[in-house]
Amino acid sequence: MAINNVEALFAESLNELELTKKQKSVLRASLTLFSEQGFDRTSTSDIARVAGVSEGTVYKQFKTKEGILKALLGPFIQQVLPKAAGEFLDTFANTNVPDFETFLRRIVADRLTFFETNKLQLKIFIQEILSNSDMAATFINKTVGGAITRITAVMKFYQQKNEIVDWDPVRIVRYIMSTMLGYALPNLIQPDKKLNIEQSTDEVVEFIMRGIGIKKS
Amino acid sequence: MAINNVEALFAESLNELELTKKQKSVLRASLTLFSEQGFDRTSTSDIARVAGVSEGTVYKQFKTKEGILKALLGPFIQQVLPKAAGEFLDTFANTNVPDFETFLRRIVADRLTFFETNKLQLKIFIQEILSNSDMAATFINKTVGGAITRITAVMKFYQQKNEIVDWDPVRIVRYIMSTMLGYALPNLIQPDKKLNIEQSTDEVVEFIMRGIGIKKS
Amino acid sequence: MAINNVEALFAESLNELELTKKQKSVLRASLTLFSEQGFDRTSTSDIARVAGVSEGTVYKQFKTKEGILKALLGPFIQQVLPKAAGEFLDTFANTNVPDFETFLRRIVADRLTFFETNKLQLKIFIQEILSNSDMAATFINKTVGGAITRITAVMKFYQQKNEIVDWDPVRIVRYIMSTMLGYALPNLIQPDKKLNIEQSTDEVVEFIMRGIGIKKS
Amino acid sequence: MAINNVEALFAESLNELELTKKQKSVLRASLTLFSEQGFDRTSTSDIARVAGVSEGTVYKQFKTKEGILKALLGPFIQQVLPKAAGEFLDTFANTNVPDFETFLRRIVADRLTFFETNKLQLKIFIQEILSNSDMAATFINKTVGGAITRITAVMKFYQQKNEIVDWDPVRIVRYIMSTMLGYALPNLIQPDKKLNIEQSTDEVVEFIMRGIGIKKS
DNA sequence: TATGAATGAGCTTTCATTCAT
DNA sequence: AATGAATGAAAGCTCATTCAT
Repeated sequence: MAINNVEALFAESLNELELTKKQKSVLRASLTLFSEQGFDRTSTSDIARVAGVSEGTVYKQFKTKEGILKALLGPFIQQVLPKAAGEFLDTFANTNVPDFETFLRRIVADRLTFFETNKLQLKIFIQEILSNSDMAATFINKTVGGAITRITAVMKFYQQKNEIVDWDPVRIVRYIMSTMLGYALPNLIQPDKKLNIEQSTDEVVEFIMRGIGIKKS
Repeated sequence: MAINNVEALFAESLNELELTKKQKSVLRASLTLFSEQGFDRTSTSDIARVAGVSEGTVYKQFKTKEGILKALLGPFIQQVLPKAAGEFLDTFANTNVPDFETFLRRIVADRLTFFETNKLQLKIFIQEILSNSDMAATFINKTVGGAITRITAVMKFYQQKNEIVDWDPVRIVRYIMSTMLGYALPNLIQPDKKLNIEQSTDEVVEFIMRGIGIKKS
Repeated sequence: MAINNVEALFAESLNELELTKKQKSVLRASLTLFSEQGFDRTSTSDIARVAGVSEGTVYKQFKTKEGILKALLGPFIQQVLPKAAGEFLDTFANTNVPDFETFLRRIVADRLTFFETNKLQLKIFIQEILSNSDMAATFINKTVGGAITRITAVMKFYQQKNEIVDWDPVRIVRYIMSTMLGYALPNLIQPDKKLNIEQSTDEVVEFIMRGIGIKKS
Repeated sequence: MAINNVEALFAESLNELELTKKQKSVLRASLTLFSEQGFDRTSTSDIARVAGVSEGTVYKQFKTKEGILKALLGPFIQQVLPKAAGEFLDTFANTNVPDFETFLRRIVADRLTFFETNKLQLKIFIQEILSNSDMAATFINKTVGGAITRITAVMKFYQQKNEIVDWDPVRIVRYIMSTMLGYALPNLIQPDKKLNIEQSTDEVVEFIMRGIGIKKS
């Protein structure tokens, strides 16, 4: 069975590991293979072959196959939502408050870029969440929970300014996320296609603004 | 309506295989285990144990482990999109043409119900699509393609009636699907939660109608 | 008398596991190989080859390699001291009390027979005790402790009858055991040699009686 | 006396190898680990870690893992019996002939001291003898054989003086050794306990003298 | 001389699949 | 039809040993 808690993933980061060339090659090969075939269908001998190293080298740094997964997903998970929530909110707190559409455009562009950059890790992460209920639960508790409260504050801010509809902020966030997902998901399944971030951002923002925006007379 | 036939069709296709009690038990156990742990992390001895049969019995009807997967997903895939498009078009051909919101409400309720009814199969299906590029390709070619053309026709119909915005029908379908996905996905990850279909349908329709509807003066 | 039941009990406890022919063959092969080469130097493929079965069969009943060890040593350990202490004491409690030499002769003959019968298990057990401090501790706590108190009572009985010297019973038991060990150990190292139990018993008793007996005038 | 030279000789033979600090550290770590866990359960990386050196250094002096074992046991084996027999005989040749009890007391004290000093090596040696039939054979041929003939001469000397019973000298040696073993063995299994050599010697001699001595009227 | 990354053979273990009963 | 013992290929992993730095 794979990683049991997201907590472990947060602990490690790749930079601290001081990897050799060959060990980085192991990670690169694993990223490709895990995302293409899934964690369980990738054998460590597959990884060694693709990475051009011996099987022993695969286990030198990453004590177990799961250790490779942690090394790949750890840094990724740290970026999934915190950026979306924390950093943006900090940014807004210190700058002139723009209108909601500007806010939305920034956050959508940022997250779509993140998706595109971390397509492979995301695919592995989703696979893992779907077959490891502990991971899902921990992820939701530790990551989503905190983000929601902060995002909620932002939504309420714009709701009070009468820029967006007075729905439950969670509902609004759901629409933003799922609309972005509508552009991101197909690219996960067919990874050779590349996401046109600018156009996608424009389209997402246009649709979301119609869906939740309030026209000022 | 399609909704009521889903379960029936699934049962039928299993009956066509002339399954004994024990073999049905194998399928039931596999459905649960595959969706909870994933196909690869479920062993045939797990299945046998949960199903309360011997390992030999598992192989009597379903020659391989993959055979069980096919028996589970086959009937499911045939229901994913075709019915949604096909049957609705048949419905429209035989009834008075309703407005877009009515159409939307029907299709959303139908698909959300389908999601809820086939949650487990859907989860397995997604897992499979993410780690089996062949399956993804096959699914897209055989299922999505045909549905798109038929749905496109419907969208154009309402666009010509000036009820919805003049965007690429594919884009509109993407929003409808992804908005529904926003309600369905959390239930996949936390399968104990139950989807409130009525409320979800209302919310989806409300949001989509704001996003793509055109208000008549 | 206990002696005759040892082999029987061993067979019984194996039967309780409901072992098939091949699984018994695995145990037989493991007993030989472990005692000849040691547990660590015996590979499970060795066992499979010698037992004439597949490697899978080795693991069907005994989930791990250590499981085989437990199956071999479990019944053995239960016989090491308890019988020597418990049953003999019960016997004495219910029969006419013989003199110490008769008592000694019985116990020596019994234990030497036990050694000879369980030579291989004993060798494995000693190997294990020497490289597994947990096992040593457990063995001493669970087995030796209880036996000592009961044997002590017997010694004191004969000391009060002035048949043996008034040393600490533990010291006396130590001499009895180590003298027997002097006959048993060489046979462990060279297992092809067979212990002449009658002669050995006579010699042990003769020496011990000189060493701790009290001549009555 | 032989006793005091044991440690010195061991140190000498290591110095002959011109060992550096780190290499001595390797031997020290190996001695501890081999005796605690057994040779097979000790990995060379364990040794390197405990010794505080790199794995490469472990192999600089001792070409193989077995080479470390030889370096540890070689000097030990040369001391096991030869000195006991040889040096004592030399001693007897040059001094007034003492009585048997004096002889016995010296030899017992000497060997118990040797046991205590070389507890760890002895434990490793026994482990090795039990899982390596070649080693047992070699040891018996090269070491025990020679010693027996010399010791036999001594026993016969005292038998002719009518100090000890007229048993086969091998039998007498067996009792002496096994009685000492009765004190030494428990300390092997629980290495934290320390053998009280003086008291043990007194007890051993007292028991042996009763067992094989002849009271002069 | 010392290091530790790298190796690869071989180990323990799992599991889909078969087949005699 | 049903069983479950048996199989053996392949998986994850360990570790003694080598060698470039």
